Amino acid sequence: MSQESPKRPRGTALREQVMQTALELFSDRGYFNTSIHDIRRAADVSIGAIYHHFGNKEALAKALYDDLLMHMERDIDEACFGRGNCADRCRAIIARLFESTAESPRMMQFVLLAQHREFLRDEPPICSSRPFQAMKQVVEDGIRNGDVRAIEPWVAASAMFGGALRMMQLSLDNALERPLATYLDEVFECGWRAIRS
Amino acid sequence: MSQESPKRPRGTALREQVMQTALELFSDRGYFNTSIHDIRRAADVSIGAIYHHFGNKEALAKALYDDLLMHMERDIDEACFGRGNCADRCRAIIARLFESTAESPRMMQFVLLAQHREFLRDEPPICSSRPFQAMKQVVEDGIRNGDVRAIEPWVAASAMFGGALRMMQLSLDNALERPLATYLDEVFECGWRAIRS
DNA sequence: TTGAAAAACGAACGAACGTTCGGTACGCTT
DNA sequence: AAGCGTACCGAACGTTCGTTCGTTTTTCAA
Repeated sequence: MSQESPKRPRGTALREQVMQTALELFSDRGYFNTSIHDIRRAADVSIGAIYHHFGNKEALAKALYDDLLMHMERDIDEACFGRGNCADRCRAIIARLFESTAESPRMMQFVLLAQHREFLRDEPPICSSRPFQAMKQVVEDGIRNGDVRAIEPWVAASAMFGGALRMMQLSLDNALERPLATYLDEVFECGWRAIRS
Repeated sequence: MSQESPKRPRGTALREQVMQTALELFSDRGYFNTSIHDIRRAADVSIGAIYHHFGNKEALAKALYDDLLMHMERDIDEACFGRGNCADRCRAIIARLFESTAESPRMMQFVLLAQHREFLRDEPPICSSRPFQAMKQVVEDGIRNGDVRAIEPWVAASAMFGGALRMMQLSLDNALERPLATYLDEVFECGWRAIRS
């Protein structure tokens, strides 16, 4: 009788259970307002299991961060796939980011709003992480083939996606009246007008 | 012999000394990585003096936050003063924000990047603070008199200032090669193209 | 000069935290 | 069945932190 995790999760299931719980608590109350004992209680696992899988609290946060960045990167790659046009790509990226913000607000909260450098001391700033580099790359390609005006790449990337990212923050802060997706057309239109040639 | 604070500051001087030290430590290492004892040591004051003036650690952070928001609001008001034109106002606001970022990076770091809701639990999100409301108001006025296209105000404000704010973050993260001010023209141009009618 | 309020001081405290470690339970190979 | 390594358990530990409070110093009006 090989029952599949009847009550307490074991192995990989436990690992994921802890990470999901940690994400909830970290994004709700913040890293420093969440103790390992809080996670232990909420995830219904033991202290020892957490330390067995992650080593320490910081490493747990790092595992979570890496996992979420990977998801985000995959989202962006998928959005670009099959679209050669710069404008189409940018629009698809924003659309995907808006979807993720609506579907997994905690994930976006953690990736965008959390001050990782406060607890992941020698992690590079988020602007140099793969997903953000990919967004900048799309705009640079647009400049190279003339779809986008010849301006400083950082400025172009900030102009194209800065408004969208700000709208995502507003949405996470519950400052918007309507669902984030309903603003997509206007947000993209603004960003594109800013940089198109 | 009424010597003016020869060694140890007293009264208002001490209060400001503590706040300045707290700003340095909070923006460098973060709120939770800075203990009251750290501030005591760095500011060369006593624990008792800090508690006498601020009550507790959270209240110290709140006093700092309020003070910095006030400065920022005054900066924005001054930038708008005497300029009736929406585009001129927006440009002046961005210019002033860029100056402040270069002159007082710690202040901007603390106001923009710090996750205040982690330690100032019932503080409203920064987007609803006075300075940000003022920026939105400028854009709304522009919509009303036709300088700006008729779009959702939040979208317009995000498009106009989102790129600039993102550039400020990049600058604080040392991701830019040149001084922030040198990007001003391009950044404003992008924002304005995004929303002008 | 005096007296009382305000400001400053800092040793001490208790709670909470991240982590350790000696142990048990389980699954797999021999 | 025996041996072994991995997974899991949780009481206990040492440290750090925010805060308290009895005391001393300074200020200033009377």
